[in-house]
This record gives sequence, C-alpha cells and structure tokens, in this order.
Amino acid sequence: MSLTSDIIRGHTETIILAQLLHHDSYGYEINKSIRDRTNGDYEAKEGTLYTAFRRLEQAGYIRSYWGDESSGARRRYYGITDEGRAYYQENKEDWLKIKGIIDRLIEADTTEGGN
Amino acid sequence: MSLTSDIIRGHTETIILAQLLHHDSYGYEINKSIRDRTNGDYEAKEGTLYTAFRRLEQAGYIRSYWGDESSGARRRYYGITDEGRAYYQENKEDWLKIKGIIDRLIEADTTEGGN
DNA sequence: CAAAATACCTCGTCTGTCAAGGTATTTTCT
DNA sequence: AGAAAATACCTTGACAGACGAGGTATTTTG
Repeated sequence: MSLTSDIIRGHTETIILAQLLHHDSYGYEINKSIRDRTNGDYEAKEGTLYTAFRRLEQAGYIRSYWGDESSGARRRYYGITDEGRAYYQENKEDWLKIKGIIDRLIEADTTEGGN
Repeated sequence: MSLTSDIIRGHTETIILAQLLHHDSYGYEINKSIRDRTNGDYEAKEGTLYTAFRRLEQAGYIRSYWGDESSGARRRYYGITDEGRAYYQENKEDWLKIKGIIDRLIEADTTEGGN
C-alpha cells in the first residue's frame, strides 16, 4: 500500500470530474494531467480510471463520444454534465468537511482539556 | 454512501492509534471518543473498529489485555506499541502529503497558467 | 521492420467497510 | 421483581472500489 491506494479511494470520481470542469478530455490525457499536476506523486491506474469512467457515465455525470481524429489513435472524449458539476460540487464540500474531521482525529491528542 | 465510508477508508487505523497515543483505552470508549471529538459527525461502525483492532494487533502496532474490572462488563484494553507510534507517525505524514495532492487535484483548475 | 508510445478496454483478485447477527453483564425504569 | 436500555464484547458474509495483468489497434521513432 503506497501513498495512494486506500487513502485516495473514493476520490477518484471527484478528481476525474475536476479535470473535466473546463474542457472535455480523454482517458490518456486525463491521466497525464493528473500525473503532471501532482508532479508525479500520484497517478491513477488504468483499471481504476476506466471503471470510474463507466460508473460516472452510468450515473449521468459525464457523457462520452468518439473524437474524429483523422490521424493518431482513436480517442474517446468525456464531457461533464450539469449533474456532474453538481455532484463534483457536493464532493468537494464533503472533502472540505472530511479533511477537518480527519485532522481533528489524527492530530487529535486533546492537548490536555476535557474530563 | 454517507459523508463517511469510502472517503475515510484507510484512515481508521491511524484514527485508532491517535486515540491511544496518551493512554490505553477500550473499544467502546475509543468509539465514543471519536464520536465526541467530531461532535457526532463521524462514528466508526463496530465491525470496522474490531476488524481494525485485529489487524493492528497482528501487525504489532497495538497490544491488548483484559481489564480487571470488579464491576461492570469486562473490557479489553488496547495499548500502542513503539512500532505503532512509528506507524502512526508515518501515516500522519502521508496524510499531510495526500491532503495536498487531493486539494490540488480537486480544486484543480490550474487557474490559467501552464502549457 | 521492430520497438515504443499512444490509446483504448476487461476480468479477476484483494481488502476495508459495515449490516446483521450474536453473547453477557449492569443499570435504570416502572 | 421484571423489562428495557445501556455497556461491552465479537464474527460472518456481502459489497464496492482499486488495480495487476492481460488484451487490441494505430502511429511514431529508430
């Protein structure tokens, strides 16, 4: 269990949605984007990524379509839906809340006080 | 999937260890402590808690012993080991790092810039 | 022409979470 | 005294997300 894995579990969907906020993109590029933004600290595994795409699409949070590349390998592009934006927003708020909870519980030493 | 569940997944062990940093404690009390420290926002489920205890003990991060209560129900106390403290410390550092990564990826909109 | 890179995808395994079920004792309420 | 709630422990099985391993096809590079 590296840095990532269980700890990032559950954030994959939100991370993907975040990459789609400003422009449509495709799997390979999204993955690279994630790697770049974290300076290589985190990289989504392909299996994880594609299962997440399926989930998000089934839930109606993203739409997909084939790009019409005249050269290069075919690409499946993904675009975020309105529902996806709402879902992203919720998740982001949850994250801010949970961050606080974990901080409290982990740093948590009561530093004297109570009882 | 409530606020907690997948998102907190992976932090359970660290949260438990944190509760044991300053004094030994037992399952029920640890659970209450978690609930109290988060004002009820988070509560570990019993199943999750006890499986985590088993894992932590097998890994040598905590030790357990039966309390000699003369009244009240029997209690199994847990104490953190030196290895547990080290593990806690690592996890805490990982958390700080991951927090930054997720923040970057979720807030992530590059806010113009790159490329 | 072979190898590497781009680009897609699925399947099966693993692991942590948790609902549901269970035991035993003590306290509180009526 | 008896019932209900609280304290306190525990296990089992199902579920879901992550991911290693495997696979296809095209294009670029050497």
